Amino acid sequence: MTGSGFAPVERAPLSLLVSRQLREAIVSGDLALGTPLPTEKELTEQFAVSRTTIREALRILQAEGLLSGGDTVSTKRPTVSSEHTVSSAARALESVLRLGEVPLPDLIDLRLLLEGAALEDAAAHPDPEALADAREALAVMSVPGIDVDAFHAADVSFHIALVGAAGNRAHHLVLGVLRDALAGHLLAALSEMEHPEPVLARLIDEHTAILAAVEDGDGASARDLVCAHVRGFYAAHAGTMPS
Amino acid sequence: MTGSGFAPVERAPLSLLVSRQLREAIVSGDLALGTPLPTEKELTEQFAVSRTTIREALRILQAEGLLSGGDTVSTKRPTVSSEHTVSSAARALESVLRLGEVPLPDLIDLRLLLEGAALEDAAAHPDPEALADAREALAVMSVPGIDVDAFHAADVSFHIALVGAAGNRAHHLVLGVLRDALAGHLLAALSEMEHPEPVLARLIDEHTAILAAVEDGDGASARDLVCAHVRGFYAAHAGTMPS
DNA sequence: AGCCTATTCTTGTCAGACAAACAGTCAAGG
DNA sequence: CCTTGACTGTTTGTCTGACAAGAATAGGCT
Repeated sequence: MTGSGFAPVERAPLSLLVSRQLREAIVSGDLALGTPLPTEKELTEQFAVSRTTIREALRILQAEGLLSGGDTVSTKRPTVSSEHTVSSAARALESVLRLGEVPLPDLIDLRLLLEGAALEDAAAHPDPEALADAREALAVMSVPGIDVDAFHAADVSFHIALVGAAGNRAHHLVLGVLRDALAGHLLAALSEMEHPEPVLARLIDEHTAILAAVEDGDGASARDLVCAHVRGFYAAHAGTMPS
Repeated sequence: MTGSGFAPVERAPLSLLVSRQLREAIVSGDLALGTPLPTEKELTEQFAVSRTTIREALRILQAEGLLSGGDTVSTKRPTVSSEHTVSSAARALESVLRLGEVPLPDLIDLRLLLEGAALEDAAAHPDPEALADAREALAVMSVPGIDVDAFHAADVSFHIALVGAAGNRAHHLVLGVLRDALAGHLLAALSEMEHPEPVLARLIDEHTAILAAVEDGDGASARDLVCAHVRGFYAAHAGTMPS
């Protein structure tokens, strides 16, 4: 195939090589979760590089969520952790979407696709606890005179509870990112209204209907309702939205 | 709620503060894509911290895929980039997967949901160019004696071509991340087979059927076929997969 | 103009240093 | 006995200065 068979010599910064070795040790389970890493001094000896290099490698792994710490100054060594990997993946996905020049309708379509599927799941395998959470959030939304910020927070809780009921972690992860990406638009639209009350009332009604459909095990209806719910809101207030 | 009302004093490493400012400047578009960052020396002056701190902040951002470079030694300054966010997100998702925070079936379900929807779109609004790309990839896969790496690359091209035809940026980006995150598993499963040829032949047949369904404008069939295609593969070879 | 060379610039890496925080010990005092 | 304070060693966070290697640039020469 190739004439020479030679390939460019690969040269990578030492910090990258160190981080690769450590990452492999972590995800392969070689370094157990919860165990603290060796001290930086020990790592300099094991890898035979300077502390500068070790520290840069640790920053890389902390950015990926594979190591605890890094968000606060502490003399404790970082520990191998899986706690932050999910949020780290979510942040990475968020960057992809924010930098990917995604039109708002595309984001909304994706959200509806995921949330519709999640609601069908939730209706098929209802989780009483999650449904209780959703009812709770609905109650918060119905408090008279609630301000739009609190309303929106409860709105988010409502959707999170229902999607959490479906139990697909991947759906949950991506939907969380989508919600964050859309939250800014939503809040801006609500905040700019002079008389948000009737809109909020309609949203509450729609939420109630969605929850009822899920509780009845009617996944198809829940899906249609949430589509109408979200699409209706964005269609009605598209003018007040940026981009 | 709390008795004292006191909260722990918040202390963050300088490298984190620097990386936060830079990240915000990047994702907000304040630093345009493609523009090179100031030199490390200039950054030390602007942030009034040492080069050590600047460098750790840069490693964090490179790990998140927001800055180019970092993977090879070079004297070029890193540039603001969105090219690497997808692969970075995929790596994060892969870590999440390997650490068991998200089960493999959940990711596969998500992929099928997205890809099925994309195929329905593609069938409804066929794009001749994308279909030609898909046919091309299919032809590559059918070359006798192809090795699994090349086969997998063509496989990826096939799915990308079909999904790209749908034209939803968000679907496209998220699916790209999912594919990259799952690619490791797939390749490992294929590489471990002693006699992959019959499996590859079956995959080619399934791809052919999917493409035919899309070309006929039969989105529902395409969706069902791709679901069976992916699910069948993972079900048959789940034993050879890690985790 | 085109080419070659010297200089400068930038990144990657290292060594050494210091401050702050934390854990542990230990003595003094209630 | 328990609390307080002082002391010590360890670890991380940060800074400074230095050097090598590659890349860019300026300048001179043909």
